[in-house]
Amino acid sequence: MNNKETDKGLELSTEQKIKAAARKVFHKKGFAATRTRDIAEEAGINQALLNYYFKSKQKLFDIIMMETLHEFLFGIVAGIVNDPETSLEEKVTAITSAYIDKLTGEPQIAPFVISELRMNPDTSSFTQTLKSVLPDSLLIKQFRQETEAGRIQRVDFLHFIINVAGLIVFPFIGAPILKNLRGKDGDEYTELMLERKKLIPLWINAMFKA
Amino acid sequence: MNNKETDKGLELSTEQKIKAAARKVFHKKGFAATRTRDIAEEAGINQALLNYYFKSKQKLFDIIMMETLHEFLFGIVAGIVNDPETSLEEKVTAITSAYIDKLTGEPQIAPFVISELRMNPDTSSFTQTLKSVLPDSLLIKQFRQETEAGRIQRVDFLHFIINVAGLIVFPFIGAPILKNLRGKDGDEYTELMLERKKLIPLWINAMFKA
DNA sequence: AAAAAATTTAAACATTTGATTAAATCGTTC
DNA sequence: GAACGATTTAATCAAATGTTTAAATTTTTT
Repeated sequence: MNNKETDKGLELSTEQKIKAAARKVFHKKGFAATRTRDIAEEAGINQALLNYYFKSKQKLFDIIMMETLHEFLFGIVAGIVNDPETSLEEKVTAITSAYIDKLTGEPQIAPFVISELRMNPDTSSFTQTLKSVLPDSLLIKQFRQETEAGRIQRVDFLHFIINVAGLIVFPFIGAPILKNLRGKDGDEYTELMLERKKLIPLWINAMFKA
Repeated sequence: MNNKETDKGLELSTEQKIKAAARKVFHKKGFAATRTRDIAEEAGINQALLNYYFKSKQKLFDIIMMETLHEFLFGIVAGIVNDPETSLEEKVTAITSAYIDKLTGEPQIAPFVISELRMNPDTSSFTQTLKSVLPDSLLIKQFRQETEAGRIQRVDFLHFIINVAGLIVFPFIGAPILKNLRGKDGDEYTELMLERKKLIPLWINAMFKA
């Protein structure tokens, strides 16, 4: 029987175990530094099963990459940027909160995406899709409205995106360096990240206020 | 004769050619994805010469990594953060300008540092040294003064560092994604980066103003 | 110019690593 | 419960890759 995700038990299917292990190892070490044996060991399965279920390391990676990009780039923003109930400011708050929670829970995800997208800067259908989502979003319409109304500075929208994303994501990307400037235990750093959920929207507000 | 860098001619020594090639390839692809053959080809030399001059791929990488970190983390900030002639605001302007010029000229350097430091988050003597430089700097003293004087917000200094660094570095790290949101040619993006040399100090000012 | 040292080259080596194969085991169906 | 298909395993393969070796070449020294 091919149970896949239909199994009601606690046990994951072999395919799921491999994907979970692959995700973990790929996220931690990236494609090039990951050995299929690492994944097999992490999943507690025979090496050959990786190829049996996913054909090749590359194909498995492509799946993990696709899913990761999807949840990272769309899973969060999609539900927020077109919400007709919220203001621009509230959207920033929502995005900030959602991303910081996500990145606090999975700190490797941002460095992973950055590192691997750098190796493959091809228009990987995703950044393409992103291009088709953001420019037509309610978020940018509201940004333009606020600009026209003279309530925020007249700057390129891309600066706005870069600054919001940068303030949210950068501390997780630069953590190996930044953490050392403080007490080495991660708890205090995490505390700082949570504090940023409140601060970033205020900062963005102050930055772009006309 | 061992001419090394003493040679007056235009020709680089074999050792220099290898280091230059290694820097280029390592910066572009990272340690794991780089093959010693790539470096040899880039340098136009026999593969064996790499081991002849540098013993191993790892040793060569360590040298490149050390030099890169040094010029990236210290080469720029060291001369600025303790300048008694400049105000806090002027220091931010100087750091912003210097880093954006640096990263515009060598866009791979930030992703490289991020990616490789993530693989080796060990306290690599450098982040340690950074820890001994920043906390005692004039920059932080001035930050505290401004805080005491009530001219800037009372927030953790690490937020200040993260925000300045993030606004400067993030657009280069996220370029593969962010570039696609705009006309795909790099010129327009570079233009935006140069524009940030003026904007970031203003933004930082607005963010932390009490 | 001969000898010695340093450099460079082509070839090969040893290991790692992604992938395959053929047999064994397990589960399902008739 | 026999037959069949799906899954798993151990062993192996072939290619890639970091490194070494020994000879050839060039440069320096005497």
